[in-house]
Amino acid sequence: MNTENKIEQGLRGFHFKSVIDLAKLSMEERGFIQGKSLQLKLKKKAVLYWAHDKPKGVYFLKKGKIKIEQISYDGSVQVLFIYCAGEAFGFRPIIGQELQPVNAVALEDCELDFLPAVDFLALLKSSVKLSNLLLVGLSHEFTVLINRINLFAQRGIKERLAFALLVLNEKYKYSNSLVPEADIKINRTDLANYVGTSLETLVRTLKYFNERKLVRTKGKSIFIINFEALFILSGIQ
Amino acid sequence: MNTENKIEQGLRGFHFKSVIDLAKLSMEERGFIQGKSLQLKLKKKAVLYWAHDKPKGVYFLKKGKIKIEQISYDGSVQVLFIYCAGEAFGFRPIIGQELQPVNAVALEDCELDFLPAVDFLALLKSSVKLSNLLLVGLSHEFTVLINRINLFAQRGIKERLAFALLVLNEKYKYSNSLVPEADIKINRTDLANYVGTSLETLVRTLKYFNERKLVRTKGKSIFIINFEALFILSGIQ
DNA sequence: CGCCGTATTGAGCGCTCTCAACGAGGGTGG
DNA sequence: CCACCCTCGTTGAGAGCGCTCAATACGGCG
Repeated sequence: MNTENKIEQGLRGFHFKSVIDLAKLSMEERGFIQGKSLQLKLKKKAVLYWAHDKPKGVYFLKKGKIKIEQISYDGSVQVLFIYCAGEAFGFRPIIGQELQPVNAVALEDCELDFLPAVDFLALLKSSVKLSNLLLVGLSHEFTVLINRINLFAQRGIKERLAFALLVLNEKYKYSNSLVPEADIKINRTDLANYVGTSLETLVRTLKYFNERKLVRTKGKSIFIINFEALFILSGIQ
Repeated sequence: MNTENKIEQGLRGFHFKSVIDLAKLSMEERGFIQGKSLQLKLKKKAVLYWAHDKPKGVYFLKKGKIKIEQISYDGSVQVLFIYCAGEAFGFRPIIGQELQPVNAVALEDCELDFLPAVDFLALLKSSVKLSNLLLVGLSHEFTVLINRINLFAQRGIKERLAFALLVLNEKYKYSNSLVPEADIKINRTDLANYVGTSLETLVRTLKYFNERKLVRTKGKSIFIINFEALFILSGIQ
């Protein structure tokens, strides 16, 4: 097995693509979603929804990137996920009948389809296929989140950043080119909040990686040079 | 609203009882489970299953406590959950078609019902009610796990221990008596691994709580004295 | 009574945080 | 086009939290 596959394999338990994969639904179901959806456009930095909002519906991201973050009473911010084109989100609190636990903010200019909650629930009720898709997906996500708790509870900054970069590389891959080295274009504060550290410590750790030729930085962009070394460093095996 | 309710309310987004609540299933479904189940007994410290095992079935815990833990390549241990009587577990990797991501170990002598995977899947296929129960439950758990990631990523040991004790109090409550102050009987190493810290730091933090009359310790047992102070300290609001 | 596993205490170090200053780069208005 | 400003990124210094290693105390059991 080559390095690229080995890493993809290793990451499997540690991140997930959206649970609702449109490609796995029937033509009819896709048509229903299309018909009931509204088109939305968001400017960079625009807020799609806030924590404690009542969930309004499901969002299918067609273009751009959305960060999902949680802000504590003391102002500290944790970036939990970054969704990219092709992913759907916002449905879990609808199913669980709770309020949004997180904020959703556009990292770039975005285009999305919005399916109102009532239509989503109608679809879910009528489609055993969707229901099963969700069940399987959520079960897998459970594993991923457990692994992530472990990561945060047990690992230092270097390991967490190495891991974060590998996941972000998957997220940013192929959005512009076909090479495995994605152009990870993210500002330092968001990255720090994703890794769960301070801005300064993030910058220093990134510099450390840079000096050791694990990554290369250019402006906001980060390119991974040595995947295998990062993978080993992340210690997720 | 009194303090006890306020705390229970506040904890809602941060822990969960088992997703499969037998009380919510029909008589027929419960009968099916009864009929297909095997009775198991486990001695304290016995291992029910290991990470990387193929999941064999679903476990309904009738008596005792089970810890769910993950061990890293370097030997560090993270205790993720503690299940107590009335809870069911082990079904997620069956649904998600993956290997067990964790170990399950008896904290005390245990009695459980074991429903083989094939029977569980048959039941799931036939019961829309169970399927919905799982969907709602897993969606809620998603929120809980997100909140927990935040806790580990952003909070110090004092806050995490305060939180852990409140959750464990819920878990150990009413197992022997009717007072809200549960007898949290857990060894220091397991508690340290649950909080995500070293044994020594855990002991010191516990001593700090003790000196400030937040908790009272007696042998292995921990009793919470000042719920509200712990709740505020945990900073989960 | 002695032994073994568990709990507690002590000392010292290293990682990560905070506070503070400085630099770079992009956008705006003159 | 340039000067300025504002935001973001980088670097430095020092403090504190939490870890490791090591020694000591405790408690149940043979």
